[in-house]
Amino acid sequence: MANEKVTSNDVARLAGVSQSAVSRYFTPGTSVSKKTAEKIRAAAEELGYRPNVLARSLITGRSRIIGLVVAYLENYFYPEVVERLSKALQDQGYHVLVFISSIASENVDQITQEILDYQVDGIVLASANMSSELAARCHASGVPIVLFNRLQDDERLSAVTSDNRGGGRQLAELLVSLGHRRCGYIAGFEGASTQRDREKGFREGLEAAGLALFAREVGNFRYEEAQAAARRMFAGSERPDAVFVCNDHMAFAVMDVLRFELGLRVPDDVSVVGFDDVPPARWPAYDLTTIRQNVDHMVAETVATLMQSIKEGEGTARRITLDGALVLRGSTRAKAQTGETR
Amino acid sequence: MANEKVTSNDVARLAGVSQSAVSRYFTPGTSVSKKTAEKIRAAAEELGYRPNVLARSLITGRSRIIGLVVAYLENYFYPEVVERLSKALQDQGYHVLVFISSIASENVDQITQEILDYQVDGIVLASANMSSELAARCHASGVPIVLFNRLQDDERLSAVTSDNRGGGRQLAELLVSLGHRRCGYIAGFEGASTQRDREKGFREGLEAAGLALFAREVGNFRYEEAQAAARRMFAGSERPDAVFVCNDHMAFAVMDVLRFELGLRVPDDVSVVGFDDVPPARWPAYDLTTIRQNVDHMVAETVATLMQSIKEGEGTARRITLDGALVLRGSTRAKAQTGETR
DNA sequence: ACCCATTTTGCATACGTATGAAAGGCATTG
DNA sequence: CAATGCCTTTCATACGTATGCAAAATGGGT
Repeated sequence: MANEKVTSNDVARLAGVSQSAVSRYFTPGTSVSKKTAEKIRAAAEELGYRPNVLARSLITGRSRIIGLVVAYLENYFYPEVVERLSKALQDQGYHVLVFISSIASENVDQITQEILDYQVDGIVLASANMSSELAARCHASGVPIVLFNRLQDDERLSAVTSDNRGGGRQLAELLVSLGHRRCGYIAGFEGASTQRDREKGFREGLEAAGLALFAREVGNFRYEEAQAAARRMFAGSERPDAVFVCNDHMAFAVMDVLRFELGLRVPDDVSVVGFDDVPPARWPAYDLTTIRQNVDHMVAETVATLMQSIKEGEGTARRITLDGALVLRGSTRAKAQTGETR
Repeated sequence: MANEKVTSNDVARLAGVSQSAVSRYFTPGTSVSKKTAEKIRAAAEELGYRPNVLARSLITGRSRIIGLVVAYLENYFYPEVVERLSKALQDQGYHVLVFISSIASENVDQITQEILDYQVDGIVLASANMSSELAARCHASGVPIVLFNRLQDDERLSAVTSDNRGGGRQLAELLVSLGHRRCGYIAGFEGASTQRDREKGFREGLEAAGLALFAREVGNFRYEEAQAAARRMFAGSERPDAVFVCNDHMAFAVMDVLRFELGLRVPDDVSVVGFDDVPPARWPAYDLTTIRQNVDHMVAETVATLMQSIKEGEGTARRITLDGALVLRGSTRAKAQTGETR
């Protein structure tokens, strides 16, 4: 009922050694003699002693906590990130303190302040962007920051992303090669770099084939808004024959509208492509052609960046861009036919 | 670049007051005069001072950290839990330290040890179960534990669950009322209380109508294993005409197999029902009849239990069971027809 | 102007640990 | 046997904050 906090002093007393000896026993990289080590081990075991990480942090200046800011887990790309990142950091002896930022995301600065209050050793921003003022403060405090799946102008911030622009271009080339000429685009949240880069690449790919966007709507990365966007895009008589939706999550919404509200067949009437390759993309109900973001690889680079910055102090920012692989599935028509579709 | 840690002493010096005054200014419930408050505010602002939560914890014995253990975020019920729980706790000034336990889950004890090292004020177990030995240790340390969406024999553990048994029974009654007589069941991980309770309720519901399970397979809460289970269940010539899948996540897998591998129509050939009401359940591609677990309600009760235990010390364990609502959708046939289907 | 009640302030200490410096132990070497 | 060196151990202190206690200051009432 009451708390029976066991401290290193209790262990020391029972083992008949000093508190420092106990501390040394539990600190990797230090040495104690076989004899006292055994005494300490036994005493610690008997009392159920484990070092207090918080008190340790106070001395070492390292909390072994990484702050993770993420906006919405509704897009199933992020749960995967949370899981993999958390596991990868656990393997390094770190743990993840989660902060959910409202999508409004104007409170990201406030949230990041709260994170800093915990003396985290690093921060991963997997959602909205932070003010460069705050970035400066983190830099001043020596807390490394890694942007995950987004970029920001501030040159001092490290970032890990996929090649969104290249991915967008690949998708454009694919649709063009399949004979599509009326390609629509459903955008994510306009403030996001992923959105901008994917759209830019897609437009470039179309232009290379002498085409321009046939239609464009905004879905803000939300399922419901993407549904509405799809309804608007297909309201007129001149419909697109292919749609690139800025991420898989919204692509599911678009496919659902096309099939179940408008009675269109995918891919026979309209091809749909997405971005991310979240698990449902390979479920037969959607079977979505998309660009795979290699989460494991992204996580590994993120952890490596963090560990390096923590150990050696943050040198110059690392900006890592990983290639995404085109995954061909059933939401795009098969190659063969290549003529006009009108 | 180097870290310029600002402490309460720095602020005190600049403001021309004592360190205690600064501490008091930042501690709710204490009082300082208008005049010094203003001096401190100004000095703190100038230096960018914020109290060190970790140092504070050392004194107060409260870290304002809640440990959350979760096994797999692949089932989209849990991302929702993480998001809502984290938000709700943020509102209370607490934050969530995430621990991912392998599904093997024999390392839950080890993980919980790591959690305790962080001096957490409470623990939420949203996945596997812990040994009662460890539960005893937590109890001894005065760290409250809440089981989320699962039960365990140990009477000292608080738990928040839905009425899984009642939900299972409701689904049985629904299927029976729709005229189904050959009801199959696809189980989750056998060690989970949710699995056991849902199956028990389902069987009871069938028995009340003089029926027994027509078929049973195990999917272990995994998409792929659920697919395999569905294939086995529908391999013979005597097929079920309805299936209760222990959670939505697996139900999607089952529907995909039925429709896209076996060419069966849902609900015309087979009715499918699930449990949880995760977001994809209401997407038109699945449109799944299910039992809704009210995550917000569950989270609220979890937070309330934690806060009470933290404040007043854990009294007797609270075991809260919330009703789940039946959500009728298109994966079950419409009422009308009530006769034999054979 | 004085006194008492109340609020505000500072001093000192404690929380649980890590770590540099000093002291002790032991064996090896000349 | 004394001297030297290395490995262990202890001592003392620091990390950044909260808080009981005593001292000081404030304010109100007569």
